[in-house]
Amino acid sequence: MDKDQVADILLEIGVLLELKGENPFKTRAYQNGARALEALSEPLEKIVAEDRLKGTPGIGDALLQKITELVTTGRLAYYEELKASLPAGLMEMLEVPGLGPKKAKVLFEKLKVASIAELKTACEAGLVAELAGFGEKTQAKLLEGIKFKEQYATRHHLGRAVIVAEGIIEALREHPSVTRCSTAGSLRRSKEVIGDIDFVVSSKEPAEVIEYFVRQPSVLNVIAQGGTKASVIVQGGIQADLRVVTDQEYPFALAYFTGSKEHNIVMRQRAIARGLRLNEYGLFRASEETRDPTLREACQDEAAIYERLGLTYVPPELREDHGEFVAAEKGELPRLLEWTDLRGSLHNHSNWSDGRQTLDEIAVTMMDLGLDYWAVTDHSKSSFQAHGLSPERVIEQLAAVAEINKRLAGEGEEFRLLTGSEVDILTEGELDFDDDLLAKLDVVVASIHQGFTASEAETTRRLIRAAENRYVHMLGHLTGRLLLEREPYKVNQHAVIDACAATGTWIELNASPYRFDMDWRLWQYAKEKGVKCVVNCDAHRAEHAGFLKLGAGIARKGWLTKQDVVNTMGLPALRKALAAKRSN
DNA sequence: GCCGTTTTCGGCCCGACTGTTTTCAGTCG
Repeated sequence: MDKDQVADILLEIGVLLELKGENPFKTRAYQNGARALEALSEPLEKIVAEDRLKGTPGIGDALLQKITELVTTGRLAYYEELKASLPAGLMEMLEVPGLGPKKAKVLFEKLKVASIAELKTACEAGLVAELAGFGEKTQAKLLEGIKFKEQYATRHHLGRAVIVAEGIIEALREHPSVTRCSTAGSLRRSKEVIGDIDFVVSSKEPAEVIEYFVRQPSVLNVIAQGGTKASVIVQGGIQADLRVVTDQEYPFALAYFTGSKEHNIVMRQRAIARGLRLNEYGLFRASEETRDPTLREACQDEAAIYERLGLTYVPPELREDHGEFVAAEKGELPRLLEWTDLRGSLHNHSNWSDGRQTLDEIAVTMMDLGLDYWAVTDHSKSSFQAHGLSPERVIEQLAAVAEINKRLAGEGEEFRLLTGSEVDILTEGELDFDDDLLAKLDVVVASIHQGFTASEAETTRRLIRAAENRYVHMLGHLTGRLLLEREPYKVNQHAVIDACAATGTWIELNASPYRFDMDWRLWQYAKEKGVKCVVNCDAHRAEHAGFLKLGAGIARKGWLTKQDVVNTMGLPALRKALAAKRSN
């Protein structure tokens, strides 16, 4: 059992204990334990086998024993007993908005309600409203929550949320009573999948701003509206929360609501260690919680807060308690990639395979966007579902691209299309095209599109073998995951990264918001090993060029700098780099 | 259940909003 599986079980134990009415701090201890596991950079099995888990912060004797049992036997008696003692449907009931463990416990004990379906029936029969601590409104809210859950997902792709958020931010900026405003939360941190959208605004007229916010055209439904905050549902069923504060409070509120929760806990502790108190209203010279403005440290922006706590400014993408404090203390945070550093994308499709646009349209669009190059890497023949190209068609496409580039050169343009292929990695790790054909292409991306159910060892071997081919420049979407849709296929990503390091192969950061693959959590390891990243749109239509910005956010989350990313190079340098791999 | 250079016991980040209360509990972030 690997660390993610063990962490999931610890989290589940935490929830089960809550449903049992256990001490909430015990619950938190399980959550902390799960987080501690997720942060481990080595295989859990190895750490347990070498008895090195002891001493990990957040893991004490009890958790150590439970984790060891899980890793070595794949089971945990304590967990199984706990799980068996409660109906399975109770867990899913907690996904209904407005229903937490306490109310779920009451519903189960008083009404024998143990699933969402039963809860719906009980609400419709009016039984829930009669319970002590419940009422008509709670019952109606639960029904609405169930309906909402049936209608919409509770987690959303970043790309979709960003579009709605940008529209609202633009509107807020235009409002005369808004002094400063920003998105916050996981969206600002550029998490690959988000739960809701957070906004922070400073204003002298909070009521006015809140009224304006809930009346935005993208707002479908108002959940809550008070004097300083409001919650709404926007297009796509995404919840959006607005918080309005004074301008003096703004940097503190922005930092607080940007999170992450884990990052904030460390920030608060750093404040306490300096005899200060940090909350969403300020950093106060006080030992008790307070909102007294006369005790507030004056901080104009977030950078000032970090400075006051002995840290250099931590960009939002890095606020995950993944090592940013150690680096910020030493002033060693990297200067992160900017999306405008990206000069083009090296993995994209045209209407020759499953893309929308013609080569001409692609060239014109990408040139107009101010990019330097754009590689057309259509699918290879085995991906027949995506109209993969035969070797003959690839040769034809080479001529077509050459024709376009000739015309561009004649017009004095610097922009160039690059030829290429997203070549399928077949079942034994061999490629769908032979080396002679690959050698004719500017850019070769090797990806897996079949055999998702193969074992971890097999898939790892396939990818390593592909990386060892001198004509392969990079591996595409390493795990094949589709966020919120399809799990990644099993692969030892560390072993593949090691192989890429040994062979000088790059790894793609697929910037499609449905993929964001390789995951941001692995880039620090890749970087340590000297493996370069390529931020690729995997564009199937012109507007997918916008993925460059989203992908850059994920790259930033992976601590990557301009120097770590291949497609920040200008065309001459890129051509040299592409040639270098083949001279190995 | 975890943790400790004041502590091996008694803390653990904490505030806004809602609904059901008649002073507060639950949920959420």
